[in-house]
Amino acid sequence: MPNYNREDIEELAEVFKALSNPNRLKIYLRLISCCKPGTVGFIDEDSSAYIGDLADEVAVVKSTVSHHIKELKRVGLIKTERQGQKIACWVDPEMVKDLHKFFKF
Amino acid sequence: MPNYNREDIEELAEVFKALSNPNRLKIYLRLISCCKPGTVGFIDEDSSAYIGDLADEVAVVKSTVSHHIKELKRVGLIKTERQGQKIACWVDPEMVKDLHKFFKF
DNA sequence: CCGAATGTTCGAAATGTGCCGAACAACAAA
DNA sequence: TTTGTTGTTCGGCACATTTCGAACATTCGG
Repeated sequence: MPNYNREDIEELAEVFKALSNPNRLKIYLRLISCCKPGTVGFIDEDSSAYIGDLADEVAVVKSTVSHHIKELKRVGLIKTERQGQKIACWVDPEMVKDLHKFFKF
Repeated sequence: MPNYNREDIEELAEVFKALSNPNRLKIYLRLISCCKPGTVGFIDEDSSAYIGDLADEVAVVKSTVSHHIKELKRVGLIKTERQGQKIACWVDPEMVKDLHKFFKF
């Protein structure tokens, strides 16, 4: 038996649940592809990661994207920051590091 | 944008969904903890991984465990093999390797 | 063949999820 | 302040998930 307690397991399960919806997974992949590890910015300024852009690319309405972003944020996979009218999103490298370790066989 | 097509994304999402249920995650962790990579057996013979044992440990009835095992198997996370009356389960190291790579930041 | 042990399938109930559109809120520019 | 842009919240519908218990299937031992 591994050294995970009930809370650890439930928390982990929530992270996987966040990635278990194809549209949320697309959002995650989109953010991973444009954001540098350890930074709050983007690799290049043209590569934006705002809610509206994500809605266009994932092809769901913005209210749904808003929900998805909220969920990804809740479980710790992404961070957000208001930049004027828009809200920027990026992946939290710490969580990704944890997941990487989790699947170390 | 990363080089994942729609099918890749949906398949990946299904793997995460399989791990998104706390009881299925417990089963996965239980199997990871007792099975050697690349093998079809167990680290030690006492460390069994049969449906009935899993039901006891995870504290759900065997019919539910049976469903969970079926799902984990469907998405490629585990393999099973009948051994007499019992059915042995183990984690497929290939899938774990893929997931490990997926979270390489 | 029979009985015991083990796992699967089925039906059903409760709960959760994903999505949309409409209304609302925050911000910027004029 | 007014207008346009962007994102959030709410209500609601359709559908999926989780779990259980009962009935069925498979296998081994005698």
